[in-house]
Amino acid sequence: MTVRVRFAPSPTGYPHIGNVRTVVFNWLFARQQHGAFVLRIEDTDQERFVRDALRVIEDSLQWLGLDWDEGPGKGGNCGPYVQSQRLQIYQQKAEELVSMGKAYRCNCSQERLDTIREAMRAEGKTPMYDGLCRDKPAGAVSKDESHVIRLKVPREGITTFHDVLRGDISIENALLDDQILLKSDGFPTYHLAVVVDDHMMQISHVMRGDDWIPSTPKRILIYQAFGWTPPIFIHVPLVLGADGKKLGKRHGATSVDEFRRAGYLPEALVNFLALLGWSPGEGEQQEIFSREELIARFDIAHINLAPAVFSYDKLDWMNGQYIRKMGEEELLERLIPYWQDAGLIETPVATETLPTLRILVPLVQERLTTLRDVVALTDFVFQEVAEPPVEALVGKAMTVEQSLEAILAVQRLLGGLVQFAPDSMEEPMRSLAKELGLKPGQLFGIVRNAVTGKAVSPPLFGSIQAVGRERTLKRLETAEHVLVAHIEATKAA
RNA sequence: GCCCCCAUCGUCUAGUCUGGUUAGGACACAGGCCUUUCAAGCCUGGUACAUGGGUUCAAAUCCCGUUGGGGGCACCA
Repeated sequence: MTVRVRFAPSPTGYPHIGNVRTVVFNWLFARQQHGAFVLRIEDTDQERFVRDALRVIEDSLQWLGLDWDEGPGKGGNCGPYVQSQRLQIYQQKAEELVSMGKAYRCNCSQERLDTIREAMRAEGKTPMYDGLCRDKPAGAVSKDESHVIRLKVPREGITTFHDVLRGDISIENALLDDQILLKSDGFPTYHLAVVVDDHMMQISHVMRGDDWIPSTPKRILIYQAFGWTPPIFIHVPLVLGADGKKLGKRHGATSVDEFRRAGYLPEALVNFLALLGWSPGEGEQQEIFSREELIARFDIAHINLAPAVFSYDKLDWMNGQYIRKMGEEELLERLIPYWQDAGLIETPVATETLPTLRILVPLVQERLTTLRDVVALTDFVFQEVAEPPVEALVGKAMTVEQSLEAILAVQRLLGGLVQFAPDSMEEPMRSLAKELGLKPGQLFGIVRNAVTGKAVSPPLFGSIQAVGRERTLKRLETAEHVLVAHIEATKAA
């Protein structure tokens, strides 16, 4: 069998990480089976349509490297792949069901529906349509008046479908509503459109969140009404937020685009998502998998059934792992947009800025959790730093006078260096510390505060080199003034 | 309320199908080493089979109940 799977988002919002995890599963499966991964846009809800959602969906998939074989921008033999361009198909199919007696027209008003639902809820029953129009003679509701088309769900019996992971799942038909297939605006509902499209697009496997399980029997009935064979169903567990609820808009940064902006690498995100609800099993202890390894090893049988809580801790760790094993040139390329977005460097990058960036990359590589972390880590190189408070310039167990002496000595040392590079700084600085009767850490600490404006920074000598001789000396001078001012103020008091 | 699904460390999970393990790994956490800060890296440690009944020589594993969690019940997808 040719494997054909699809991702069928609705352009009512941006793709969030829970859905994307399921997309990853589909994509891996398609690639492994040399099948097709189809992107289909389910824009049948006119009211909730979000203008740029389609673009963001495409961008997000592209950024993640989850390429589609058929769909918007790609074409294919089963198009169009946007449901709003397939309205005649759905209308025709709905009419077919009406003429076969499997569906009927209903002109009940919204108010009536609300009323009966409320009444049923009050009785403690599942709210559903009472079937008023179902029992009317054919033609009682005119084709020309405003109406919907509903499926005539059998009143008795049980509908069963097979799920690859859970086996057979059954529900009593009496519990199923006479679902609407075609809305009064001529658009299909999800249930009709998805069945028609999955069938016409020859989708072989439907892999999606298990929140769809309860509505699957409805769709089975539609397949049966048409006399079609349903696809193979694989319901995968949902991704939950830290609060244990289905991941959604209320969980903060959950859209793919936000992960990109936050500085996560697409390859790390894909790796992480693949392992959220799936594992290679068989005692495998590897955690970092290349895209090729994931494609080769993914298997449906090892998908876990319990929902998974999305936690940033492991993603952060994994992102760091990817950053650390990256080549320096590549990391540089990837970091540049973050420096630019923060306004620390020019766009495009000036030629004279590059050497500074090249100094910084190896210094930050093992200190980054996300790419964006580079901003806070290196901002002192690109912008002026605030005048440090005197406490920051006086090391532990040191006097202010000692600090001043040290700062002055460092000024002389760095000012006189022939090569302004870490290798030329380290030994003299260590000797200097010894001469001053200080531990290296004491000396380096106050110099760090003076030059970077931070108590915590990338390695000191590389940082000094990146700041440059002139600005380093200027910052040391500022530190000198702070110390002198403090000494004089103390004397005066 | 009704229906459906699920249940191993705090989190992601291996092990469950085909009963016999000191219940393994990763993240996080704690301690240590390294060290110019912070990281990274290395070492060590604690923490889990929801619960009650079966079946069996033997149950995380098979069966039933309970509890807990999640999801679904639209002219939304």
